[in-house]
Amino acid sequence: MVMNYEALPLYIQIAQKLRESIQQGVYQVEEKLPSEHQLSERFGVNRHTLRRAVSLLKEEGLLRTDKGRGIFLGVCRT
Amino acid sequence: MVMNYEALPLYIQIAQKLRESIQQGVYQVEEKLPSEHQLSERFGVNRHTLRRAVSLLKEEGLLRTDKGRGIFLGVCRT
Amino acid sequence: MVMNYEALPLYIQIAQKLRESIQQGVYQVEEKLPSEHQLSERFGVNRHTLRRAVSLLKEEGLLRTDKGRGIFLGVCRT
Amino acid sequence: MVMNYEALPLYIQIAQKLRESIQQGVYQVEEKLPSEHQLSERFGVNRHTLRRAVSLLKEEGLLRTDKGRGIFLGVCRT
DNA sequence: GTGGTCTAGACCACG
DNA sequence: GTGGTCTAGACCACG
Repeated sequence: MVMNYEALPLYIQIAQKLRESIQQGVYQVEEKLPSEHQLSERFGVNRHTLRRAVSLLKEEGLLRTDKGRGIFLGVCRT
Repeated sequence: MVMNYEALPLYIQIAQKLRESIQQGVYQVEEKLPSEHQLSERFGVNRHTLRRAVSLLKEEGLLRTDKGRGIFLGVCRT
Repeated sequence: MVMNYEALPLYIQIAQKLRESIQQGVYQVEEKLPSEHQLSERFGVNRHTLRRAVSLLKEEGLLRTDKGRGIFLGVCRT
Repeated sequence: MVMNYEALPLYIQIAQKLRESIQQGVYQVEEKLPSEHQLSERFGVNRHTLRRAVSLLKEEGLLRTDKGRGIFLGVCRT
């Protein structure tokens, strides 16, 4: 299916990039990802945008956030 | 009035649980409560979060802390 | 009465400095103070320590914090 | 000079051992030493004893403690 | 070995 | 980008 990724909302593009990184095994299960602050800088977006992207992946069960600790790769990643 | 207690900060939820224990007479007047360390483990939170809860009950006069000794049930509990 | 101010906790010393600034009219009523971040840098302490100092002045009614906005000089300052 | 180290107070013995480690270059300048807790376990003594030993080395200018951070090798070590 | 203070740095919720 | 909460773990001061 052909998609014009450029036209999609920024946070969905970021979510997709994160999703791909995860699927490519960039992060290990239960591994702590870089902080919101670092990820937002890395993608060159506002922290809010980054948080919306992370939020999507949390709903998908790919990620998990632990308050005061960080963002983690979810346990179940079928 | 409907309230979403789940959404309240952890330290307020814990303060409420401690308050109820006290009102139910779990601890005797002038009795030493478990230590901050033990209570924080019991509630599954960080010691600092537990301390914020205790701090609230100190303001209410329910609890009293003695440096180097422990947490005690306040003297006057009408 | 002689007191060893140096021995007082940092957050109490800082609260006193802020209190004096306010009483000297450094800030106007309803004026926004520098952010927690800026104040903590100015006093050379961690943000949490600065927050404890501000917390004391809030209890005294000198300051007021607006979530997401900042720290403000309290309305009534007779 | 002959000394009966065994007869010296424990904290002085510990201080001497730490002093020797430092002089042997075990720690780098400005390096963070293991925590009070770890050092006391390592020497098999109470934390109070360890603290008295560290205190001696602080007076000598060999060590410096930063509250909330740890024990550090002092800057000037002639 | 307890409570007290301080640092450090994370995510959260509100604009 | 602010203040709010939470975690983590250090040293301090009192017994």
